[in-house]
Amino acid sequence: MTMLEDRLGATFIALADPTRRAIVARLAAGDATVNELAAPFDMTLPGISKHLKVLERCGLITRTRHAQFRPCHLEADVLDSAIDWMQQNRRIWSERFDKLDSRLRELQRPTNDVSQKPARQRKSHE
Amino acid sequence: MTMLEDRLGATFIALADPTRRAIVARLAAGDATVNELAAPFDMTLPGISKHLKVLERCGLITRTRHAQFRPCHLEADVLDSAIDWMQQNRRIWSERFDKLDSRLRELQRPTNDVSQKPARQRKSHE
DNA sequence: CCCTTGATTAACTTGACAGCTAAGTAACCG
DNA sequence: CGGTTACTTAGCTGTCAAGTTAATCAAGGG
Repeated sequence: MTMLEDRLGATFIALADPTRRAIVARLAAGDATVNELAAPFDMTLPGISKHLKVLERCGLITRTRHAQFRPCHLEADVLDSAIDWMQQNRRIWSERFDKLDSRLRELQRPTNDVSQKPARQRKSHE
Repeated sequence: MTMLEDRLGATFIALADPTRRAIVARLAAGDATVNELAAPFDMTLPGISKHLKVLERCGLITRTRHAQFRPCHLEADVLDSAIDWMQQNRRIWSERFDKLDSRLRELQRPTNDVSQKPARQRKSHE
């Protein structure tokens, strides 16, 4: 349940770990085998293997088979999805400045009628 | 140590949770009080309070005080940092296509010349 | 054929985190 | 004042993730 979260969540979870971010950065420069990816880290191979599994689970990487080697490949689409989510909120946030935040202004008035109304959205233009 | 990770990691951790992403999305549309943020969720107020603390820890939100209210404010800079990291790797990944991946091609040759580095695997048994 | 290399699976420990309830703090209201 | 509103802090629990070692699989090479 908790584990089967949406892909976006899984992507952020994957990127939350510094080791995995380093792996992603490495793979951005080109495909690599597990041993190559493990080289820079002071970590056992199974540890790296687990990290790769996390990256694979959210679709950030794919793995093919070549003899004993399992070269890893970065999939940019998933990265794009995460970027999209952030940029969209970033954009909304920017646009917000155009129409001054009335919700908070109301809070600042002495008349405090600001109870727990749903007020999902602030009614800006009036 | 593990807990005091870098800000980038903390940001991704913060965005990994769906509740916190929803809170961020809500705050992108305008500042809000804790009760307002809590309203859409089937969760107790302390739960929301914890989530806000996580968002605050990585700098994604700031909180001021106004009477009994603690309006939350989204800080876009931190969002930008995370976007930047992703886009940079995304860009490197794109550029990689210009110069065909030679590393993997080498793997695909019959000559097994792949391990340029001695694997630093821990051998438990000599 | 073994044996080495590359990588994974299994089992376990540790520590963080999400959620809860109950109690505490802080400001305002009557 | 006392009570209400808004929120936080303090425990507690269950779950999950990160790391380890030991054992295993799968493919080549002598």
